[in-house]
Amino acid sequence: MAPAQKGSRKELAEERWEQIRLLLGQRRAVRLHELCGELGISPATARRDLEALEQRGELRRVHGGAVQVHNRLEEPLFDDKAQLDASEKRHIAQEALKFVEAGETVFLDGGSTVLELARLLVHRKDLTVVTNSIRAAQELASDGPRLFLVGGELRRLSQTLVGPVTQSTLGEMNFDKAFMGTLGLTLKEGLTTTDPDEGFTKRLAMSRAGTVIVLVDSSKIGKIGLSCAGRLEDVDLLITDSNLDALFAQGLAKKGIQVVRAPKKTIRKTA
Amino acid sequence: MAPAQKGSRKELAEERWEQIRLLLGQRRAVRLHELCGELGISPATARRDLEALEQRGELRRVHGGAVQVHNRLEEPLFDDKAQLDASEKRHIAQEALKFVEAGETVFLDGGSTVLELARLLVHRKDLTVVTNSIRAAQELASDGPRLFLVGGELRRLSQTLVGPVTQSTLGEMNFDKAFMGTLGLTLKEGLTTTDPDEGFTKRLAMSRAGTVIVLVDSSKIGKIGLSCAGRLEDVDLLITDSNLDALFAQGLAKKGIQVVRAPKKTIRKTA
DNA sequence: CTATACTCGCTCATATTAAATCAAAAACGC
DNA sequence: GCGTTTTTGATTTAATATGAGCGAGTATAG
Repeated sequence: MAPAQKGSRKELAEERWEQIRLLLGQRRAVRLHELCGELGISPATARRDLEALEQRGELRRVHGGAVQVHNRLEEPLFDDKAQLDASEKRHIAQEALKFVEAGETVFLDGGSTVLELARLLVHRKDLTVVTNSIRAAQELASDGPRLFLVGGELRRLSQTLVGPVTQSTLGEMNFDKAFMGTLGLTLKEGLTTTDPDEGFTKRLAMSRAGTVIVLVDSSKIGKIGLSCAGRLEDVDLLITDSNLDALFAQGLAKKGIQVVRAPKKTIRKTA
Repeated sequence: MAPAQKGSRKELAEERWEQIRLLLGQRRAVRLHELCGELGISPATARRDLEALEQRGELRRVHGGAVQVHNRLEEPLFDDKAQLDASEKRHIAQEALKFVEAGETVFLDGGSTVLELARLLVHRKDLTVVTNSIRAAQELASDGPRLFLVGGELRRLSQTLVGPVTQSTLGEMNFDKAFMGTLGLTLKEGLTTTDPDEGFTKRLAMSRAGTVIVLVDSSKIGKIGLSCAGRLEDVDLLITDSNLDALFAQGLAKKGIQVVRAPKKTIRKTA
C-alpha cells in the first residue's frame, strides 16, 4: 500500500496518527518538520498530533520532534550494543517468512530479528505459533495465528520466558519449525547467550522442533556469550544478512548448515 | 439482491450498516462525507448509523467519520461488556492491595479489575507474581516483582492464557493468595465465565492457592456465564464496591465468605 | 558567554464537523 | 381510509480541528 502522498486532501486525525506510528516504526525518531512535509500539515497540527500520541503513551516528545517510547522496553531488549538498523533485521525476517508454510506449527524465540518475523505473521490465521517472547505475543495478541505462550519466568532484559518452568510446557509440545535468535554465534561454541536460564529454554525449544532455523544478523557472528544456547549440529538453516564473512560461511557449509543471505539493505543516511 | 446504487431507492438501515461494515473492512477509516456520497444518504442519517454501530462496539466514531475499533491492541477487547468506571475498579484493587503481604507469592487472574491490582504492584519487588493474563504481564514487564507467566493458549477476547496446557505450569506451583476476577457471580452457580477453557484454568489456579480472593464489581453479581469458573465454597474473601446488594451479602455471609466493600468512589475531575 | 536560529506553547480567526431541533415522508396498525 | 409511529432530511446552533502569528524558551555556533 502506497503511503499517502504529500499534499493529499483532508485526512482523518486517526489516519495521520497511524502514519506517524508507521514513521516511528521505521526510523526511531521523527522531526516535526518531516511530519509537516510528508503529511502535508501545519506545524501546529503536527504538534497537536504528537501531543495526543504522547498522552496515550505511544511516543515521547523531544525538542524538534518525537521518539519511540518503546525504548523503555525495546532498548534493554538487546544485550548487544551494536544495534543494527531495523530494516536489516526486517529483510532477514522476510527471508524467514518464505519458510513458513501453511498450517504449520512454529516456535518463535525472543530477540529483535525474530520479533520482526512475528510482525509478518499477524494475518496468518492458518498457523499455530508457540513462543516464549512476550514481545512476539504482543504483536500477535489482537489478531493472527492460534497462539500459545510458554510458561516460565520473565527475564526482563530480553522480555522472554525462561528457566526450568518452561520445561513443563515445552516438554509436551512439538513444532514443525523453530525460529531462533541468538546473541552470539561461533563455529566452535555454536549459539550462545548471556543467561543460563535463557540458554536452557532455547536448547529445549530447539529439541522439540523438526527444523531449526536461526535468524542472526552479522553483528552477532564471532561473539560468545556466557551460556550455551544450542549446538550448531542442531541447526538446519541459518538466515543472515549479506555481510556474512566468507570464511564463516565456509565453516557452516562444512557442518551441513544451509545458509540464506537476505539481500543488501537499501542505503540510507542517518538523520 | 441488487447491490445498492448510489441514489437508488430506499434501503433498510441494516443494509446500509452492512455496507458501512464493508467499507471499514477495506479501508480502516471512513469519512462521513464518503458515506453520504457512496450510500446516497444525508449527513444526519450517516451520523445516526455511525452512532448505532458505535453503540454496538463495531466501530469508533472520531471527528469527521469513524475508524475500525480493532485499530490497535489498545482498548480492552475484554468481554467485559458492563464497563464500569475505571476508578471504581481501582478502588476495589486498592482494597485488595491491603491483603498483599511482603514476600508473598500471588496469582493474578485476568479481567480489568485484577489488572488494576497489577498496576499497583509495579514497585513491589519483594513479591513473586504468577499470572495467566497478558495484560497484567505487560504492566509488570519492565519492572516490579519476580514474574512468572503460565503457559497456555491465548484467548484473545480476555487476553488470558487458558486451556489444558496451563495445567502443566499451574500444576506444579503453589500460591499464598490468588486474586481472581469473574464475569458472573451468583450464590448458586458461584463464579462463571463465558469460555470453558478459561473456566478450567481459573478453577485450577484457585486450587493451588492458600487463600482465594475474588475481585468483582457489583455489575457482575447475578450474572451467569456458560462455564463454571469456581465454587463459592472455594472462595475465602470477596472484594467488591459499595453497591453490593444486602440480600446477596447475607447469602455470602452464610457461606462463610468474608466480604470487603471498597468505599464509594470520590468525585474526580478529569486530569 | 553571547548571538542567532530554531522550536515551543499560546491565542485567535476561520472552516469544518457534531449535536439538537423540527418538519416532511414513509411505514405501520387498525 | 386515517392516525400513529418511525425514519429521514433540512436547519440552526454549539463544538472541534486547523493554520497563522506572536512572544518566550531552548539548542547550536562562534
